Amino acid sequence: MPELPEVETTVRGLARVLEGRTITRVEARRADLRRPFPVDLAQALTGARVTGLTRRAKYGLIHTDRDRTMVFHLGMSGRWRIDPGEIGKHDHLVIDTSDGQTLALNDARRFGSVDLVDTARLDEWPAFAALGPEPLGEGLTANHLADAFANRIAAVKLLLLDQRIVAGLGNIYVCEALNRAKIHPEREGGKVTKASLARLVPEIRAVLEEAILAGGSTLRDYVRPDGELGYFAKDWRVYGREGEVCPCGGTVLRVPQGGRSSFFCAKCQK
DNA sequence: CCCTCGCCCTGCTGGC
DNA sequence: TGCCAGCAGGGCGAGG
Repeated sequence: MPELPEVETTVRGLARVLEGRTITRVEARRADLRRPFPVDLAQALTGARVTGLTRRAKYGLIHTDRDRTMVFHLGMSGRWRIDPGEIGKHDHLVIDTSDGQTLALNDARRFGSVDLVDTARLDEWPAFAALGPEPLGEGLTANHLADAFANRIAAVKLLLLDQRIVAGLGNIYVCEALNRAKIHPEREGGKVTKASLARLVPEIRAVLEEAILAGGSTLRDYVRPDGELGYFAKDWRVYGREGEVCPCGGTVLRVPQGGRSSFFCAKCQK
């Protein structure tokens, strides 16, 4: 499913076909995804010129010369299809551009979202207001995590999924980063040593950067905007590998945490 | 504030 | 072959 590297890859792919172009047509083929589409979505975007694309946490931002920014979240199964040919039943939003291209936001499980946010107040948008630092930015440090984890009894795994602590980490890359840093996912946040946090921060960055370089991971339904599959999934060391061998020689285990699966190695993750 | 849990949604998988 | 329960899980709201 799309996590930060997949959103980053998507944003880069969309930038190639959207930047500098004018949106000539917007068709919402249903009224909502997880939330209603803005009622004036088509009106607000038709005729707008795309000035650039960026990413914040797991959100993609399409900036235009209008006063609102289109913000999308891919949820669990969202993907943009470029020049899809035939429009399918899960292509919920279709955009045509001035140079004759068509983009379709496809989202079978409809956990995604599309919003229009006042560009001058992007940071105040509710979904953005409380976000923690970007994991690939300067704000993520061992000190930041130590402060955020202090006196917390919740498992380190769950704290890393809290977007207010770090913005953009999801289940896959938290599992991978904890394995690389040799930290047990069930360890109490407040009891993770400073030395462990100092190992963790560069491993978070490394696994995300490697996944971006690989073009994004794939489970079964992630496709890059240009239709190519991401190739990082084969490089997962623990995620989805219950019963297989960890690089240290131990066995990968699966435990439920917060209603979802954590994968880890009890031999090297303490 | 902290923590847990359930809901949203559909497609795929495994068991019978 | 078909049916159905279980699973995938980010974000968000409710409740303890």
